[in-house]
Amino acid sequence: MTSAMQNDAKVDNLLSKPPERKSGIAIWRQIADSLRQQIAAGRFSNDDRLPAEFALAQEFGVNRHTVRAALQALGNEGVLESRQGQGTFIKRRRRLTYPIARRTRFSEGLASQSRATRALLLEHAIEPANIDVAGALDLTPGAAVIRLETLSEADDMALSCSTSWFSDARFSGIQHSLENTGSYTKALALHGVDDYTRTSTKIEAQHAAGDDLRHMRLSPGAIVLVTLAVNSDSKGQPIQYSRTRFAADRVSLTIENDPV
Amino acid sequence: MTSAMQNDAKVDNLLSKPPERKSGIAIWRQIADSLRQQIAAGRFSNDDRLPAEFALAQEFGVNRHTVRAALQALGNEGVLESRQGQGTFIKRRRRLTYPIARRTRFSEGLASQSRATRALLLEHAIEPANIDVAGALDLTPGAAVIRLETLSEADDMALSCSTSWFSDARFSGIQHSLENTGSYTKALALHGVDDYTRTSTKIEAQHAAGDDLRHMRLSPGAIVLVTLAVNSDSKGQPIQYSRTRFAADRVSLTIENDPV
DNA sequence: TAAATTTGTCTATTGTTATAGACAACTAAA
DNA sequence: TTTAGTTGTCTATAACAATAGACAAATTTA
Repeated sequence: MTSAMQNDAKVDNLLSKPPERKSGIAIWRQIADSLRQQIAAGRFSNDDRLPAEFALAQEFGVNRHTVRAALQALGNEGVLESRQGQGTFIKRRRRLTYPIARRTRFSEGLASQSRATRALLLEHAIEPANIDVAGALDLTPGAAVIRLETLSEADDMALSCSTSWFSDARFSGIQHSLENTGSYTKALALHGVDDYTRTSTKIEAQHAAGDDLRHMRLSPGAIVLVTLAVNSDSKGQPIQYSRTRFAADRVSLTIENDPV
Repeated sequence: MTSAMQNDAKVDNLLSKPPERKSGIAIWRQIADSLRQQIAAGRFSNDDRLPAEFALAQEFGVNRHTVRAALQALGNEGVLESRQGQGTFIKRRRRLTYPIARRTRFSEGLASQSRATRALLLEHAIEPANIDVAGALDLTPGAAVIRLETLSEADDMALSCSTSWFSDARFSGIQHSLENTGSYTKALALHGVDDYTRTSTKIEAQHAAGDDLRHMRLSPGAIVLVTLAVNSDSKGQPIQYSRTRFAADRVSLTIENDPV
């Protein structure tokens, strides 16, 4: 199932709308957001070349320079590439789908859509569990937990930043296992967890902030899908609590249920 | 499970960060976004009063007038209310959780969290199915489908705008059933569907656009969680395809799986 | 009542964003 | 080679956003 609404009568959410002024969002950014979304939704799919800057300016009802600012922002994100004398071309169109299911595995879920996925360890620390982490992991607040900050990539495209918590008592040193294997599943296997299941997922969306902007090369105002997830071992004991921020213009989440 | 990270060492994503300039997003809007999120995450939970404008200005490192612009925007959204001589107060803090499961029902899922939920019919039309709709509903492209535009509310707070498609051959006149009952489940029951299940859900996030801004009283730049969902009857036949835009600062989506 | 605190409104100034026009630099096609 | 079409760069101006200061209006506290 792909994103609907294309070539439909009710396309307000996809087609170029006149940008709003005095909205607190610069027009060039509104245009960048609109183009990014249209590209992900499959517009300009005949060839990879965008209309000329002047044509886009007319379409959005703005000056050519304003469109240029939008194209420059999308160029910095790695979505577009402008070539003098030739035009502006789409560099990255695809939006990966990340399946959420009882058996959710980062690499496996994306394996069919990309060549190489990996989790890069950015930072790790041992800290006392706050009330939320303790609740999710079934520990007492204040118990020592390992916090891992990771950046996940598929085919050299940054997809998500994740914060994970593990009980230090049970998974001491797991940061080394993750660093060596680049995979949570393999790291957990090294600590005696042969199988685990996703028992709970909460999904929110917000603006990207802080280090995430830098790590995923997002521009301010970009959106992240936030999942708050609990993984449990085969006995039902929660082993991992994570807060993952997915770049919303590169990933969509899917949930499949068997009928009846 | 509530949103984690509060009072944690790694709170970059929630605490007030110095707003970025030249980002194409006005500082007052960055502050409004930050405050909206902090309110939803439970800051200012001791009482419902925000720090004074001057104190907020110092916290964000900006002028008082800039903070005022942010507060005014949040006032228009119905999140805050300022009273001269007294202060600025939180009007709406809560974020509802919308469970996605095999049996997903709009009203039932929210019933325990709100007093009254209803779906308002905004618009309806009979149109030929485009390729996406036809694929989802297992019809041939061009077959007549009924498109319904609805606005869903809980306790007089707009939660989501939804576009739904039904086969006209099977569900002719369903718009009247929905209008009379205010519930998809009841409307479907009137057309012979005793039970149905959610077979597929895709989740994306994007900026609110078009009529959604007006219907849900969102400001430009606000985020919507988009679900593309297929519901099927007890025989596995798809009966409803929908594209729902949830106001991301009012709703989070949850998925529960039984362990093992 | 008086003082302190808070939001509301006004004026003025500066920095950023958007528009406008002109022309250079580069590419591809006639 | 010439022409048309494209992006890149420059200058200048107008509209909007942010800062700064002052004071009014309303409320609460001493």
